[in-house]
Amino acid sequence: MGTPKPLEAASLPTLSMTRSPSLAEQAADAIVTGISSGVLKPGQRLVETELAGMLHMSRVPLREALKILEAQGIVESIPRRGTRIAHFNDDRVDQICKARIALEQLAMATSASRYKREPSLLDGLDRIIVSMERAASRLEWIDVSKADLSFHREICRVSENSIVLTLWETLARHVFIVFGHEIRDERDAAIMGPHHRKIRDLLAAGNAHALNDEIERHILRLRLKRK
Amino acid sequence: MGTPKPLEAASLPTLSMTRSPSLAEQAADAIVTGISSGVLKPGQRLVETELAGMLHMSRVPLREALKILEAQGIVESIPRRGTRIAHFNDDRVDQICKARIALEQLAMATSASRYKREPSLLDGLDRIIVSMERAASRLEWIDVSKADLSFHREICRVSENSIVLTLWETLARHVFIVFGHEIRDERDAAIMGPHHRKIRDLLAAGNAHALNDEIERHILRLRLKRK
DNA sequence: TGGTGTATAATTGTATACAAACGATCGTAG
DNA sequence: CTACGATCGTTTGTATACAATTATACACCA
Repeated sequence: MGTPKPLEAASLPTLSMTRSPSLAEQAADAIVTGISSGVLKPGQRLVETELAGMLHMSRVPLREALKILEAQGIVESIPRRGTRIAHFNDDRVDQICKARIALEQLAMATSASRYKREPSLLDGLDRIIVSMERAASRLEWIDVSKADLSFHREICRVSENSIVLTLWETLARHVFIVFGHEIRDERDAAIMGPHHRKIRDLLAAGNAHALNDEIERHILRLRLKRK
Repeated sequence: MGTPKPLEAASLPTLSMTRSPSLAEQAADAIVTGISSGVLKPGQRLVETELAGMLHMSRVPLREALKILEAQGIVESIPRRGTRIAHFNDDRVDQICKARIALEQLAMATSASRYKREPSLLDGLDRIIVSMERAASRLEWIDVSKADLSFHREICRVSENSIVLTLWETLARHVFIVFGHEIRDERDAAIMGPHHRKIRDLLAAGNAHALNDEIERHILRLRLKRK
């Protein structure tokens, strides 16, 4: 141990082995996607047996998924009285935006200095923007949303603050659901790329003040256009 | 329905029926307490069978607890390769503090206006401060920590931002663990009450700027005195 | 001697089965 | 007719059991 280590390390960017996520994680994602797409409705009661059947799994991994979502505030459960999907009214969207601003401003503040030191890290953002534009041009809004969240997740990752990343994962699920309830058209598709590119450029420049302003605008834009 | 409603409503402050938390929640709390007290060590591998035995329950609720803690970043798990307790080095404590400042400043900003409108809400904080001082006078640090976290949770609750409250619950577990690794003595006990009373007074006055400063100092104080 | 392949043990992932608690419905007494 | 109480069905909480994957140790071959 120690001799054959540098044989080919760092030959590829990351070479990440995405170990297939557990059934519980898959179920949690499926439920969130279901809420986002409107198949599952806010306030709806979730019966474990039914859901397990829908997702072709037994109750055990499904319950694990519900526990995850409960910890993240997506569903609310009262012991021995069942689980319901949380409500997503205008107030809550407001709250989500506020929390997002606070969290992302922190992530930006930390990551900006790192992006300035290591400009190669910007490649990660560029790749995501490209895939976002591709999805937007096809009006595939679910993929656009996922790319959007990936963009901000990448910034949290670069900030090297694991707590911020953890909190973001929770918040991202809420944002994804809000995205799903938005109405979007070709004009929205056209601005997705430029908007994120502007944030990318500000990160590259390291202009802290402008970043804070831009992020706030970027996030609050959502609050205006809801069903 | 409707006639016998006001028979004795509002006779007690809340009269909250704390439905016994599920075994999963109990297990999650127990694990966090174990990390905080040093029984479980950062980086340690958690074998499901062993832990379930220690906590006198089967693997199913224990696994639910691990999923919760994984979503909160307390433990890290690789599918089919087990679960480990996250590391809590100085860097991470730094990250926790930064996230705490961002989150609590948001909570304070929202709750301050409400405390000014409804001063009776301050009673909740006062009660917690009293119990905190009582625990501090006996040097029962675990109870002090719990009261401390309750104090800040109460502020998040009053801010009426459920997302902030959800994120706080996650962060609070990290903070609780950090508290556990602190060394505290009689001098610390003496300042617990006054420190929190100052925050309470600033909330009552609604001085936003002073609040932000005070919160930052209050939180960063921890970073100085660690093992 | 270093590396590769295989067998075994340990651990996690999932499913099934049972027990307990809750809500609702119906019946009965005042 | 109303209020209380019991019974039943549904749903959740938990335990046990089995399947699948992985790590480790050891033998074998270049």
